[in-house]
Amino acid sequence: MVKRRISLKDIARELGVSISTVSRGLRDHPDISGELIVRIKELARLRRYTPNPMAMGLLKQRTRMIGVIIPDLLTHFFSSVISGIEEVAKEHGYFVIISSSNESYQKECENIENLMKARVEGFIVCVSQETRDYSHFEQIIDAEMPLVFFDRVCLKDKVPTVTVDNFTASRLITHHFHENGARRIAYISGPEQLSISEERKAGYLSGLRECGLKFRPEYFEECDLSPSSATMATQRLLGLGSPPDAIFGINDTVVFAVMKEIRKSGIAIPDDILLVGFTDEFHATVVEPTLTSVIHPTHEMGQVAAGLFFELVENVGIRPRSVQLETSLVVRNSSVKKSKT
Amino acid sequence: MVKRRISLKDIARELGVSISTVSRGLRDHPDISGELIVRIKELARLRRYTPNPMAMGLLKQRTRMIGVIIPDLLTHFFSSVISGIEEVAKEHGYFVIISSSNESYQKECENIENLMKARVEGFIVCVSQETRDYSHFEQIIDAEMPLVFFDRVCLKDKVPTVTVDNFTASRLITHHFHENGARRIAYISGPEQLSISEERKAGYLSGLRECGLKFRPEYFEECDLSPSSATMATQRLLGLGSPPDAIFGINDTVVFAVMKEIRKSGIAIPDDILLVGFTDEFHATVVEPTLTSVIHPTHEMGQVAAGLFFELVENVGIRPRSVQLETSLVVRNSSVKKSKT
DNA sequence: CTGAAAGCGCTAACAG
DNA sequence: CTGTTAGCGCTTTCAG
Repeated sequence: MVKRRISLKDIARELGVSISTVSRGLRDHPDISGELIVRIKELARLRRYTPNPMAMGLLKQRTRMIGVIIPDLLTHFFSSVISGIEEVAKEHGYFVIISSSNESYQKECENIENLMKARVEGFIVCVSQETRDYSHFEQIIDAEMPLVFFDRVCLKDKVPTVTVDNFTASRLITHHFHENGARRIAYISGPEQLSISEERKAGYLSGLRECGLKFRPEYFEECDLSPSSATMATQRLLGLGSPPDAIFGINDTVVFAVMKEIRKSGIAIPDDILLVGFTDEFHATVVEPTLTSVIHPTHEMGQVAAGLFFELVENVGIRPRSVQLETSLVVRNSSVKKSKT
Repeated sequence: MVKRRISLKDIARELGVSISTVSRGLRDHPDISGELIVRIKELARLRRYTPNPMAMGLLKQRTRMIGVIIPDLLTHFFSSVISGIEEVAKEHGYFVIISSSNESYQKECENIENLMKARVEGFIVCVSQETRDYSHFEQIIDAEMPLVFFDRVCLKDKVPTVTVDNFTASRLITHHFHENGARRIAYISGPEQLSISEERKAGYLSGLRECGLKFRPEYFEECDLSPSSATMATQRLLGLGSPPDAIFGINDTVVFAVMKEIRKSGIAIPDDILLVGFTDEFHATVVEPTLTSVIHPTHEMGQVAAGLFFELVENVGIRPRSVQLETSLVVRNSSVKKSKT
């Protein structure tokens, strides 16, 4: 089907020299005469010679491929992280193979297996929300392949990670709510096994304490990050005898569902209830009212993740280094009462 | 860095047989005794042997990699198409390498070059909006590599394509507007060189004619698919002496910007102006009012694209086959006056 | 029934 | 300065 591409042999034959001469010539080996080098390079360019990565891979046992596993492809957050990863990968001459776990533990395992079969050199992963067992990741470590986690992490003592300061971010949200008059602040979290769930909850608790509010368990909800479960969580909150006057959710997708449900109940945002999201999806500025949200440095997160990956590739046995990035709260209309502005 | 993985040689040595025996045993070659086959397979499983794709690639000149080039990673539309491609690719044991052109002609060329160097077997592409010259695609064809276009296409006589029926879709939108009382129907298109721009414009014109409306050039705008240029187009439309009472845009991203701009002008959707999008991004249901839009069978589009790709892989010299999929208009609140409902 | 050898494209050590 | 050879992992003749 595919035309055989030009190889060293072809060039060597045409020039009447040996394959190794061509190989050396192309890489400016000092043993080759300047004049010959020029002739070799000229013909190589003319024939559009490019080295066969399969052959190189076999020889050097390097594929220059990174396996990236993310929970979904549809979220702006992940796409943006990927663009950061790809940028750095390309600088190093690496390719990125993206697989989505669809938030499924089983698919995550399958993806790892498949990518290992394809001989990726290592992995950059954001853990699926279902994942509670980490043996598939330990397998990667046992095979001495580079592994980096971003955003949602685990096995922190063995694996380099890039995260954001979730604790501070949700502390600040709580304060922001309090400053804007809210006293019954609710948080809709994700599955408890996710690192981001836990960290954001801790920040929420700390924020409440600092504001002199006490934690009320009925204002703490968990969902599985799907719009439908976020909707149900919202219904429970709105159905309380004393419903919350402020809600923030673990991400914008969740909060969009919350918003829809609130609107359905005829409650006004921000007048009756304040709303804040997380990760600042593109459409945060399109909805009405525009959504206050925590901006993640997503592109940078990808760059840093890839950076850590290459530290691992280059330095065998480096000890895991973790990077924490800062977020910032963009205040829009959903969290500030119009009367106040 | 990476542990060398188990090879046929390792198994052969351990079993005290030759490499070729193991190779054959693993593939149930009739020449190998049943008993030996069992022993070989058992050890292979035990040692977690998987064939080295580099070696296979070298030998068979097949990499089982497909290069996919899309205009951006951030749009739900493309992510969803990719999921369809990946599904079919996986069934065939292929991997997908995704590259984004960022709507740039130059990046599109670079991506093709890079992926060719990486020896992908072929390409599935959605053309960037900037692309007017097609020689980089012809290069793929000249190399006898499989190439399939989806959504935005070109070189239709040489390359299999998957598209939607853009003509009918925008005809129906025009009719829908007309039925809902609009008489001054505007269309914000994309760059003229894009196949989808042209087809949707043709449907718009045909729809107008069928509704007994005449085409007014001032109601036809072009933008470069960015929110900012969509905003400018909207400003021009709203600034007309007799502004349109209905607008549809080439995609939802454009229409979100239109919506924002209309809202800023204090004009009411749908009461003063009707609005319809294209491609039904996830957030169409989140905005207020919810956006009427044309649903694309995105996942299916990916599956079909990959299907065509494998037809090309399997049948040398097959003549290009094109598939056109149907869309459907989901009517939501942005295009039906409340008084009417 | 099984093994040896060649070759896919390339580099590197070893000879000239 | 240049060529020969071996080997990365695998399949496939060709010999036994």
